[in-house]
Amino acid sequence: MPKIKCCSNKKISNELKKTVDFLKIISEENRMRILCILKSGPKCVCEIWPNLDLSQNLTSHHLSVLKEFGLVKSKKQGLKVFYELNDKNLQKQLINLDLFLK
Amino acid sequence: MPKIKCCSNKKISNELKKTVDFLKIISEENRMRILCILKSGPKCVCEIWPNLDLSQNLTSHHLSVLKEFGLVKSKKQGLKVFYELNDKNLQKQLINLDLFLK
DNA sequence: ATAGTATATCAATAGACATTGATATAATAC
DNA sequence: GTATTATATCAATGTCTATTGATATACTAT
Repeated sequence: MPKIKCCSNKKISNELKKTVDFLKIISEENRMRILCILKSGPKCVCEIWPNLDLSQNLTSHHLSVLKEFGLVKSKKQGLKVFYELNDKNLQKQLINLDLFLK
Repeated sequence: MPKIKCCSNKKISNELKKTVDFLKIISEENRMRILCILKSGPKCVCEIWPNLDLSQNLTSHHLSVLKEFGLVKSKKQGLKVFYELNDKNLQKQLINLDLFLK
């Protein structure tokens, strides 16, 4: 009988699902670019979307997806909203990924 | 004017696209499980698909997706087809991912 | 208050791709 | 040859989600 952890062990299987959720979020070109852009520090939306070949509203949408998963944080300053990496969580997700594939 | 490498530098931008292609492939729960299953060594399809909650033909399809991207290799032995990790390429892809996000 | 700017939300559409069921191919055994 | 097993392919469907255009909200300045 098969005893493959990522399939039979419920805890590990759930961790795999969470890792897949993370991957789904970063496996989108524009979101990946956003994360790269934010590596150089916090940026407001108006600094982000002209770098992408993307409309303002779609950029905002992708940012909200990233934020909902906890990969970025945001701060409002006057009219502008500054987004920055939640690097702690990002690195944690990458480590979890490595646990499955390395 | 913005000088963000992953957006403005063509070579880096293309590498990002390839990394995203890789992520799209592993951001599917069953494919991720297949990769994990194969970590313990080569397996024929008939050993793989009963571990997944998946039909034979769909498992075969996901394996072909993984193979097309070079994440697994296959060898035919009689009736059976044995799949194994192409670990060299898999680790390379993970390193490329780290270059963008670490 | 009005105007202008920055960001977010919403409804509708489109596109990508996982899934299904049926069937095909290929190898083995009889 | 026929039957059986293992795997792959194909067409059709469904599902998820990126994208679009329009509009709303929220803040600032005049």
